[in-house]
Amino acid sequence: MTRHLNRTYTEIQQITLAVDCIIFGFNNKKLEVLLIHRGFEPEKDRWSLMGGFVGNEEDLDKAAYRVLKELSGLEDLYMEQVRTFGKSDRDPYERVVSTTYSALILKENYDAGLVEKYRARWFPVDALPNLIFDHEEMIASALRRLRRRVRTAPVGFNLLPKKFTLPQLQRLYEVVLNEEIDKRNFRKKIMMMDFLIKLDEKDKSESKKGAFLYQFNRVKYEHAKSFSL
Amino acid sequence: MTRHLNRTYTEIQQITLAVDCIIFGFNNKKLEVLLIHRGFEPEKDRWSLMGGFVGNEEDLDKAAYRVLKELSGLEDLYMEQVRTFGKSDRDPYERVVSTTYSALILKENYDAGLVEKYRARWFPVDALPNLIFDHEEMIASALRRLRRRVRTAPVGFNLLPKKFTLPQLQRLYEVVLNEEIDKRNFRKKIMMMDFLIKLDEKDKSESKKGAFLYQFNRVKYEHAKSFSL
DNA sequence: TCAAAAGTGTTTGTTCTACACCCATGC
DNA sequence: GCATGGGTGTAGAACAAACACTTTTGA
Repeated sequence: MTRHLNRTYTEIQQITLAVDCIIFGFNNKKLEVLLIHRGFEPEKDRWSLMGGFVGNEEDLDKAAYRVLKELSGLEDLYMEQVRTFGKSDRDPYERVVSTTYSALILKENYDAGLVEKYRARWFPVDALPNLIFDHEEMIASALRRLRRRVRTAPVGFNLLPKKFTLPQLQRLYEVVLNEEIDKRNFRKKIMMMDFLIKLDEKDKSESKKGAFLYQFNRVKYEHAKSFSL
Repeated sequence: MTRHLNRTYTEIQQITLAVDCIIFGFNNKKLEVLLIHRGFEPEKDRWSLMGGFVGNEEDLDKAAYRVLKELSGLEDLYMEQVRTFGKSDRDPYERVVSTTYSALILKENYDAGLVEKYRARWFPVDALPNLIFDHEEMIASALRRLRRRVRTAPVGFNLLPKKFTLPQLQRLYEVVLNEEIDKRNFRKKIMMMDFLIKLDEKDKSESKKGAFLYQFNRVKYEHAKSFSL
């Protein structure tokens, strides 16, 4: 137990390690978070993030993906670690340290039926229900990180459909950052970075005129020097 | 054990939770990291970060401070969590998940004797010895974070002596960022942010002419809008 | 008197912001 | 023909980068 560290613990460590997943969803209008309704004690009937324990032989990252899938059916997405919450009294029932993982997804890409089946529901980030433990703090922390990330990495491009329009992309940024963006300035920056490919097709679902579709080009992105929005 | 989560574990969780501390030291010339020499098996005679297990009733943050003090004598400094390393095979001897914490300190503020007593030694960040487990990755990750932090928060000001000179401050930034900075531009930015107080004293230890001493003013900093270097 | 570090401003280029009108189409 | 969202350029302000000489003083 204490073999490789310079100190002998007389007590046996009794800390449970968990993961919690903060899934942000974009729906063209607002930013939402996926929560599950607790159908079990304790804290029955309250809302919480999707969380669970880490398996003995399981990588921490893997645990996050497994737990997310078990509780919401979601898979094939990319989560990043946010931070670890370790106050000894954060869970009043037992000692649990929890590492949080977060992702941003397009709601329409994922089957709403699955979400229902799993007692999960989307809540706008600015109208969360009362959550158990320190889950509100976890969400706040993940949201700060997401807002930093979208400005410095092409987070948004990965998550949109393969083909997307610039107005769509802009709405994504406006929703995540919760601020309006001037469309000329936005397009200028995007075009300057030069890793979108303009297609010859238009998407007419949002307007009569139709908006040109674009594709993200990863190779061009890798070669580009910097990303900043 | 599994009371509050939506799943029953048949296995009992056997994961040990640890903390590792990455202490960066600034010595006017280069950036160094504090490591300890392992006088015990396994991995005897190799170098590692200062790490230890988390106590059952101990906040994760508190554990980091305790472990650091026990292994290096260092205290009264401010550490921030970096990230948690959780691959199941990161430690070949047992399953340990480790959360890293990091700080930047002025070497001269801390008693070198203590460091000797604790078998600790400073290594330049660009000339590390071979380290156990994933400790090199931990250091790399903490260093990336530090470089981001010094540009967006007054990390450096807190750590210098109460009174310091602008050339000292600039050297700190040059060493941390590992790049040269134009002194006129640097001073302009610092002065623009307007939260240093110029004193009437000079420090003559570095030059014949002497450099004016300054103090960081936290109140002015809080009131200021932004920090960017 | 000279070597060594401290201190000081200006110019130029780049990036950010604000802002208003025409276009294409389906109804 | 008009309402709806898509598309485009420019001027001014703020910020970043490059650059060279004078000052002080201990040895």
